[in-house]
Amino acid sequence: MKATMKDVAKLAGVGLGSVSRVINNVPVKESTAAKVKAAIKELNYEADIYARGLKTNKTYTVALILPTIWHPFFAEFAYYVETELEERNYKLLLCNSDGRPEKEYEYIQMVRQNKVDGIIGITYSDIDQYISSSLPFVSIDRYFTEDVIYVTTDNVEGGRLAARELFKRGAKHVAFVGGHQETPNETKNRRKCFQLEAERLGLECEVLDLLEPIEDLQSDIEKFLLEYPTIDGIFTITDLAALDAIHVINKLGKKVPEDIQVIGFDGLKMTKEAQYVVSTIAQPVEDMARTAVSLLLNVVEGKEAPSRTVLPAAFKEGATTKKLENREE
Amino acid sequence: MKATMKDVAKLAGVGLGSVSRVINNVPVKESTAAKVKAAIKELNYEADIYARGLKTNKTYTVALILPTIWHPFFAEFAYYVETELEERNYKLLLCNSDGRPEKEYEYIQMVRQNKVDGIIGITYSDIDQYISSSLPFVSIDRYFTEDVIYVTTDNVEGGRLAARELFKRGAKHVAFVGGHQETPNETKNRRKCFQLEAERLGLECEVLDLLEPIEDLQSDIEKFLLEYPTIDGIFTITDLAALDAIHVINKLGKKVPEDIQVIGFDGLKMTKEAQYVVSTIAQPVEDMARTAVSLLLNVVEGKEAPSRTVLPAAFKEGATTKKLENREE
DNA sequence: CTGTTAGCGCTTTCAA
DNA sequence: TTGAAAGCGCTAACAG
Repeated sequence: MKATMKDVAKLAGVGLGSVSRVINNVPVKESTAAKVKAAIKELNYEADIYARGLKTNKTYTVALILPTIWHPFFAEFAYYVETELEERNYKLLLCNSDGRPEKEYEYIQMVRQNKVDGIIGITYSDIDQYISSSLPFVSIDRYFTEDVIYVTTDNVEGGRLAARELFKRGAKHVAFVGGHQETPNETKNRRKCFQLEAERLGLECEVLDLLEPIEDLQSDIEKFLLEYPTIDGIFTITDLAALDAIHVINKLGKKVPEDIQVIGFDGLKMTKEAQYVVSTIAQPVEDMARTAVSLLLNVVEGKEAPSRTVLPAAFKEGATTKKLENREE
Repeated sequence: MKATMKDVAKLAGVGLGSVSRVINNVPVKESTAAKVKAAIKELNYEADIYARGLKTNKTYTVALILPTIWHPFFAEFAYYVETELEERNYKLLLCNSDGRPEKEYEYIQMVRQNKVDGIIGITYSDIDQYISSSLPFVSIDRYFTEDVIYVTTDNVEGGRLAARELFKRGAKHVAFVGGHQETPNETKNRRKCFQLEAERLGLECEVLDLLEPIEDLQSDIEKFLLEYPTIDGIFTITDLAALDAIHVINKLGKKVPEDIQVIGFDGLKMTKEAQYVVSTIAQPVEDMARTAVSLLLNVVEGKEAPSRTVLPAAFKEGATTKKLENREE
């Protein structure tokens, strides 16, 4: 059967305490350390996490709650969260909430059960009531209350950026296409600030902002584009919505980016090595993930952490906007 | 501080055992059950997983080892694994191995540390030596030894299917495009059986099968297509490779599917709701995930499980093959 | 049916 | 520097 610390102690001819010390890097006489290490190797001993946790109340595990891992944006985020946790010797417990609050709540309970030390969550449902300030929780893209820590992309600047990039590329009549939910979240600024900036730049600006869940975005876009045939630049709330828009544009016999330029939001790539799916206002996903992990582990370790972190968005050129002559960067 | 079972027992005026029984659904007198439940609610009590695990040696957690979650195929697989585990009250610990054997090994150790009950792994590195038959491990797409359980898609039939679908759509000169690794794995059958079937059908068949890692697949494909200008149907080893092929084809001024039809392998969709990225031989990802979980949990629970499970592949039409008149399905 | 009790494997005083 | 011993919070066997 599995070797225990007792077995190791007996084989090494030392006390239980010494074995524990060696394992936890507490200084011991070199000769005893050697004996213990030899015994550990011989018995192929591995410490039982449960017994240890019972004493230490630490799990070195963090839960990540996402709507679904089956989405390139969340997958990228999860990738970087896991990578960063790994570097700090933590493990990642993954939860696809599918938007179900019960499931999110279940994971929140786990920190009380000592199953995880804390939670990083991208959640759009109303779990405010369960998120207390005493719970080690970092929210992404969603503001709860004063004392719940969150990190987000600069959606304000992101929206403006989209308007400016379209303007620089000669668009005259732009549009925002997207959806929104009842719950307040940061993404609403994408529309608002795009619109403001477009108007400031003297562009005509239309808005198609549906309430989610959206039945059939493509046909809504089709009607919209038919209604405003002079639109030559579109900013969509996400890259996936941009794909829908492009599909409709092609169906209507127009070309991207020649007739209509499209800029999405998120910075989607199917894999690390791939190209951007569309021209996009990219979220600094890696930075967001690292920041979220840092903040969370600070809280877990009892340190202070700022409650609001806003990270910059950046335009990334894909194949859905025209090339600029005087390339900057 | 956190309430313990003792606190609950005291408050309810019963013994420790009764509390434990209530929690574990062992029949007790209704009146005691009520008292206990009331106390639990009042104290907001949650059982400590660690203390319980120390006794039971169960974690109800399974590790999933993938090359990277940031890839639509692995993300989809992970999605279904988590969903199935959730239904069985298990949790998922996620590991991006990035192909590093040390990291894979670390997770294998966790089984011995009681951190996880078992492992589902998609791994292409040489960790055979650590995978013993006593380790609850289910391998995907990769054969280790006789007694390591694995589940895979029917790559043999998949390859044939691709040849047949191209043939049905009028292709005369087909090609396989892909890469392979030193380690033996099931995917090699995709090329082999495609080639055999194409020849059987009387199609001319070229092969571009590079050794991974591949520096620049697109330029290799470009050379290849320039060398064989009459190719009118391509089967790629993955959907992602198909995307590369399409890119090259367009660059060469030809059209997909009019001039060259392309069929990939995997059945990639960016999200659950999205369209197939290309016409494809789809792996039954959901079925694979459910099967893998079933097999693993059987082993974890000490039951027997078949060591080889092969699941059927199926052709899924995307936009990169011609529509057939007499649609079957 | 229920209270008491003996550990599970480890960490951490406390003496020595 | 170290061994012995006392729990951590829970489950399960046992006696009532």
